[in-house]
Amino acid sequence: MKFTLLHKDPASRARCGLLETDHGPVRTPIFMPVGTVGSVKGVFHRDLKEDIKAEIILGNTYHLYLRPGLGILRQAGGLHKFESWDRPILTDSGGFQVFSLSGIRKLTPEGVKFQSHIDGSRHIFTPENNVDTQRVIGSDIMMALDECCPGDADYRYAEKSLVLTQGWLERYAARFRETEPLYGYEQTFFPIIQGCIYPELRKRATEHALQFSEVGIAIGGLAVGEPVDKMYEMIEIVNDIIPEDKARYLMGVGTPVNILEAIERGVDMFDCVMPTRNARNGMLFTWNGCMNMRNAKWEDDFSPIDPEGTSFVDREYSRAYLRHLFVSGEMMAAMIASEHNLAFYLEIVRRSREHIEKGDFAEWKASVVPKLGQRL
RNA sequence: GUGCGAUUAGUUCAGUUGGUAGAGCACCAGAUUGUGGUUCUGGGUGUCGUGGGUUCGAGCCCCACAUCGCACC
Repeated sequence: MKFTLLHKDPASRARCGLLETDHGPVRTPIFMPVGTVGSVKGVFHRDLKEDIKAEIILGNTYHLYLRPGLGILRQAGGLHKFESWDRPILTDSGGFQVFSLSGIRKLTPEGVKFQSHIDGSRHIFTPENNVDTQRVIGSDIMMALDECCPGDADYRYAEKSLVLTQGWLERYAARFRETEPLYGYEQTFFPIIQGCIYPELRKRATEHALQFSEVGIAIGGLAVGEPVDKMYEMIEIVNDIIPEDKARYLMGVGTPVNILEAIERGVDMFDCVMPTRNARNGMLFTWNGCMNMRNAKWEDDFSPIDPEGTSFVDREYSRAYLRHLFVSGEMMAAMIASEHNLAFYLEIVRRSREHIEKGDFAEWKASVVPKLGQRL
């Protein structure tokens, strides 16, 4: 697997690159739709590829390990075959889910013990078995097991957490080197930088993680409760240290504005549940701001969902109809909104690439950001 | 026709010895950042069926009427 830097914006740190995998190319900056359990909720792969133009999607180790489980995934020949997706897949380690979903969990140097949110069964994730699990899933990009430190953690906790994450990373990397892909195509793994909102910890975490980075590296533990300015500050600090030839993945971010701000600061890859989760709750993102489609004001607005939208749903359905579907609890509402939001997110990164190549990214970004934050 | 019961928010229903009304759902808004199609937060939107009466004061007590339900002729 290879990452190549192609263009740099003259007026900012924004950049364009190409990530080449055995399942095809990924042009950066890129947004990766989240398909936690082997499905980008409510969206057909055909639309994901042809309408939304997704180049890579996510899967989640925690969820897939619990269900369908490793036996089925192995029998299926890996996640790509199981879900019929022939483009690249990145899997999160599941560390985040252990903390956000599992009620009962215990952190030890060995790993993290937790109970399934599905049936209460007891499990342990260690760096070693997490590598093995992601080998079975067969993702193109595997994420290291880490502890996602809360955004409001004090320095003492954040440092302790970082030390744990670093120890896990060393073991994860060792296991990765000792093992081989199971399905005949290359896998790589991204280490994750933690350190909460403390510059010294972030710097230390970056230097350490870089020792284990082959093609890319991730910035974790952001957009988890800290002020947004701190998030941007941390991105700047770590991107100052990361060499230009490494792909930089900002985990779990974010709003359209967050993404543009991060691209401007040199981030290449993003994932976030926001376009799909908020879609299911009636929220649409557009270049002119966001709309809550459940609002009564759309009741008799028969204009297209988004006149500037790139998806077929934007022209095919009216706002009044989409509101009706939401109010009626129809599943088409979630499907149409998810289709729109993902197409919009992919359009954001597509236009970003275009403007970075042209060399006017910073100027363009400054012109679109004020409108993106509006409410319609 | 007679008897009994019911009538309170959009809806299903609470409402104490009489002190001008509440809950669930719905509805109206807001939140959601490495996804449990979730979850959370805020908002009461009312001629208490109608008209009289008793009372300082009636959703509550009394009378008549209306409507609905049940039972009996």
